[in-house]
Amino acid sequence: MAVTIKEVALLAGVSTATVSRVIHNHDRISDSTKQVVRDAMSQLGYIPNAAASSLAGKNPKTIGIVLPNNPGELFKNPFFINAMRGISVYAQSKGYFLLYSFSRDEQEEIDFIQNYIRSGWVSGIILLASREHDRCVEYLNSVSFPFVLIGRPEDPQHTYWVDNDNFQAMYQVVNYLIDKGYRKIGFVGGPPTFRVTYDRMTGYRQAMNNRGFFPEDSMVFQGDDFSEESGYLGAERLLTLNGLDAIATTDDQLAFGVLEKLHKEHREDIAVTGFNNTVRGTYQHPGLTTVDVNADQLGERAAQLLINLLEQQTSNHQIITPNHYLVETQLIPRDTA
Amino acid sequence: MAVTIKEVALLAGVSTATVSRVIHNHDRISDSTKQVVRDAMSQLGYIPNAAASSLAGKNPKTIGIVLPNNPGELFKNPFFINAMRGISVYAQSKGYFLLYSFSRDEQEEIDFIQNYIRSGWVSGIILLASREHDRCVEYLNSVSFPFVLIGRPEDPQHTYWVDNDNFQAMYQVVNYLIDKGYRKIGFVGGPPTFRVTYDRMTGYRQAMNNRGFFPEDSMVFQGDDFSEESGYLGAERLLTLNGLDAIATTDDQLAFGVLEKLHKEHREDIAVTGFNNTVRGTYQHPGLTTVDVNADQLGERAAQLLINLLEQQTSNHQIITPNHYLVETQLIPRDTA
DNA sequence: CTGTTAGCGCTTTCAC
DNA sequence: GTGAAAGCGCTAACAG
Repeated sequence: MAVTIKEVALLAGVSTATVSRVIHNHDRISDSTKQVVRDAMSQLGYIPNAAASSLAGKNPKTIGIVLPNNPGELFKNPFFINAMRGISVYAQSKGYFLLYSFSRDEQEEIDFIQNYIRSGWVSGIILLASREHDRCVEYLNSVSFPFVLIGRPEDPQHTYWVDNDNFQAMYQVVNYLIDKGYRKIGFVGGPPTFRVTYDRMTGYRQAMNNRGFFPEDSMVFQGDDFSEESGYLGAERLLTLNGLDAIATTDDQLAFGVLEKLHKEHREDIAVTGFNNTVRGTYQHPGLTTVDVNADQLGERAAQLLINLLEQQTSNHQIITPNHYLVETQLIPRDTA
Repeated sequence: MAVTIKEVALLAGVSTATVSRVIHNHDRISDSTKQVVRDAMSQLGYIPNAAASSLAGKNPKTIGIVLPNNPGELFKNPFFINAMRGISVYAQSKGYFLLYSFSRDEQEEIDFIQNYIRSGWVSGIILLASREHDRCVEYLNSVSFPFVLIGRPEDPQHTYWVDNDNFQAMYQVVNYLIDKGYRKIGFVGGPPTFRVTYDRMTGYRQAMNNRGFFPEDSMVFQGDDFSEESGYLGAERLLTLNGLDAIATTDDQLAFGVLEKLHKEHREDIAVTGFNNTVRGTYQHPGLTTVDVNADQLGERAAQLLINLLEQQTSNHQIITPNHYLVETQLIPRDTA
């Protein structure tokens, strides 16, 4: 079958232990044997058996990725595939394998995580999408297994995570709207249990305040989910207000719902902004002004953070890595604002 | 750490060998011990260590997925994420793990496949996207490693594969157009090196012939790729023909290119159809008449085929499984036809 | 700096 | 039907 460490050792005229040491760049190895072993490895096309090295207590060099399974969302929002691609870019460059699974609900997410860990297959985990009181985070912490969250955690000090600067992103959107001459800007967000909703709402409020506007609570709507229906409801609510001239939403789907209601009421004069730069927003008319969250950057950074963390554990060089990255967003101006 | 087979054996009062036999439904095990062992397993929440079982020569219960990395395509076409989801649905239900990687080109695809196999990580491989003379297929055959192709192979007899019935799908499209009263229907396809192009073209020709139309070669255009640019070029070419009233394409991207050219020439009267039911086609105006290829069904079937194959290898029951599945497509009528 | 050896958790002959 | 024991390929003390 496949070529083993033994054959490499034989060809190089050393012991298997030495070969293993060369593979892992052990300190005390003479340059000459290093060279001999490397030659032997490439000559035989040796690839270490992941199962064996994992069994023997090594980093299996595999990352588990847990995805939510909202079929509609998955289909409409390129976020997930882009994040996965981003993860793969970094992980592959470091020789890591990637495991994924779609889960239907939180319980299944936890089941998968348990399987990942107990099976001994993965060295670390990347979680996509975070809610408050995330039981996955809780579980991973309780077994102190290395993981990185894409999204902002409850406890940002003691968790590894990457996210957009959602406060800043929405802050920019609102300033953009104000610069364009809009004044009475409403807010339509997703469920308040999501951290991202909170951050973007805070960005909204701060930006408004800084420019001298002080929106009452009636100008802020938070839906039960991120759906078009919620957006529609939000617009319905906000339209009861006088003089409204713009609506900033936290998600393209919400924005589409808002636009639908505005269309129905012939209030296309009201500006609308979304978030996530979904495909529909690109191609519908009018094009939706939105924010690109740079999903592949998020993925790449998440992988980087996790792999740094893992390699740090094994090596003794205590390089202090940051525990999070904030990824830039990009405002995409189109027709709706 | 995690609970091992030893602890289960201890609790059940049997040897580890017996536990192993129970796990794998070995024949000669008394029902009573089977029960005792099962109880012990669930009581301890035992999950077998995949690395160890794989090392000891068992099916690692892991499937490797090789994806092409055409960022634009990935972003615009929900095919890949849906196929991945489909694969996950079946694989997860059978307790299989899923490994994925994005590759930049054919060489990298082969590298990943080699890594997958040599590392001992995967029991089988699913390949997305197939071209003629696919070196991956060639390689996998040469080492006789189990794999399933999503797409039609060169040698359909001796390969495991799933695909749409592309002949039938395009046959339907053309009949639909003819039923709608269109007569002079042109064809714009992708590169002839792709099997899918060939099948759809054949479906087109057959349908035309059966209804008494015999398109000359000038009515058939095959681009260098599946891009909008190629579609644009194709339309340019076909528009030189007299009396053209419809263009059937093999891909939504091509169709968008065609539409662009038609728009420019004010020939919106010409009907256009696409393939793949991309998001843009849904939301643009006019909505694109297209064909949904049921990507998640394709993924699910591919996983089913591969897992059947793998389990068959280990068990002695020679269940004869089919070597391919044909997945239904669905015509989605919209404004452009 | 390098070799020897034990053992990771599981499967699998080979006995009984 | 079930247990004992060897070994999958690799790593990590422990020697030297």
